[in-house]
Amino acid sequence: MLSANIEIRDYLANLIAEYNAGNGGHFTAGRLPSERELVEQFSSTRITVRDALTKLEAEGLIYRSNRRGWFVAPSRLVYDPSSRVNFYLLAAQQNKTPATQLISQRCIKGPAEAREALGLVAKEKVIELVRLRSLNGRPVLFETIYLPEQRFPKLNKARLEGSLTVLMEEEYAVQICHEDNRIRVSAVYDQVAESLSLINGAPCLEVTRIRYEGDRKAFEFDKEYWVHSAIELSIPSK
Amino acid sequence: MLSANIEIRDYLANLIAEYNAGNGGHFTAGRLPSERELVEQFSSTRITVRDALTKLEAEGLIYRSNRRGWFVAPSRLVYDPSSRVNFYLLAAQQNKTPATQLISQRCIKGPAEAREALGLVAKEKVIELVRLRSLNGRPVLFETIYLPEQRFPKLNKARLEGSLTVLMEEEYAVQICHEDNRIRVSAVYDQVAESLSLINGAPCLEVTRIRYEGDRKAFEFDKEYWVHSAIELSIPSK
DNA sequence: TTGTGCATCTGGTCTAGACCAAATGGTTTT
DNA sequence: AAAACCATTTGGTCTAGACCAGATGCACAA
Repeated sequence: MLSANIEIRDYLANLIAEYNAGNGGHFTAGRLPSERELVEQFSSTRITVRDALTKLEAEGLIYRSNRRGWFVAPSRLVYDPSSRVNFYLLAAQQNKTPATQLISQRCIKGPAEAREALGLVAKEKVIELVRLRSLNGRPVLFETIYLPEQRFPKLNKARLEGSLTVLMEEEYAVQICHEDNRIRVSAVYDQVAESLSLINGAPCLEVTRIRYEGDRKAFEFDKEYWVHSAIELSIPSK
Repeated sequence: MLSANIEIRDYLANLIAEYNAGNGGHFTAGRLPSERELVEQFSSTRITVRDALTKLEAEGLIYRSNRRGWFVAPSRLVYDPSSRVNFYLLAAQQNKTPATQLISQRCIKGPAEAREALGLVAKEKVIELVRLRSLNGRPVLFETIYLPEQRFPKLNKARLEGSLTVLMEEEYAVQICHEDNRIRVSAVYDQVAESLSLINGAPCLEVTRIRYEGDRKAFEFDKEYWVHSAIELSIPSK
């Protein structure tokens, strides 16, 4: 005996599979019926319908855009965090249109986690860059980047929406020697959630990265929050 | 203005942080108050309380054991999927007690995904091993392993609960040449959910792995479902 | 043509319950 | 001592609504 929410999930999962396969013109522009329409269709309640939708969201088959509706998730971006292919190139290789928006830029003391990773002492400050990256107009990545101020004086503001890796190589002669990525499933809140059109507490993939220069000195600390349905990690063996 | 469920989340998140820091004896054996107790404490409803608990679960701060209650999540196992350290060693290094249970062993045709990865043709079969792995008595990993029958005749049943990597090396002279890991956030259902004491649709980390031998021939296809709060991936650069 | 205001639609949050099924632990029986 | 039974507790699922707030599109005014 299936519970009602699983029945609704399975029904929608089938429609989504057909839609993704190109068969069946369910959904206009990938938009699912509204919750209230589904309630009528299944003679159920919004609690139950939302249970089903939340499960599909957890699986990454659909995503929500805050107060706008539920949408079929496009194919995932396959991403190897240990490769240093930049975001634009990666997206282009997979036939997606990338965009980057610089949300804020500050010179601050910074959080303990970043200071520690970068080995800062006393009054040394960090440059904090907050960026939002999109694929085909859908925000998928909220990232905060911390750079030691002393290592990167006079950052070229005009280039902060492009590839930082390229900027660093060209203007600061950075040679990446090593990097460490930590990946966990987590949840987003407040500014991160709003920027990604997610609700408070929505699941996400959190990537914490430390990059080291030729002499093994940390020069970059990143915190990335990925919309989980937008990404799949590919990790080849060493 | 905070919504009620966020208020409850924040309250519990604080208690959990103190509990994890060793200060404050809230929670007996890591068990949170029952949902109905929280309803009384906050003059709220179970819907709202469960919203808060679900958010904490998404963050990996707590986990649920089906129909038993909510528990503070122990520290995560840090796991590098591209390293070949086996589960027992890994757990021991991090002061956790591992255990493995063989759930089933069959010789079958197998799913298309596995057959394709292993390059099987016609009537070639696979050996399917289903295992459940625990840390300190808590199930954290449900894995299904597919091996080409022809490559691994007469599997030593007695050793199927130990390290397969070691078994393969010692009894079949396997030399891993390369491996590919795919990682995504997904959800568990049915047997997987039950085995992990999770509910249908609970989020998880799904790892799909293909291992190749010296001559670049695939000899193993794995599907792993990790309780997401139990794990953190560590991925060093190449 | 451009901007403004408003009605409408959408999901977000919440109330106040109900009944079910699995897990648990204590009690009784064998 | 072991097994069977049972009452209790827990979360799992669901009903039938309510009101709120942001997003959207349309009509109207500047």
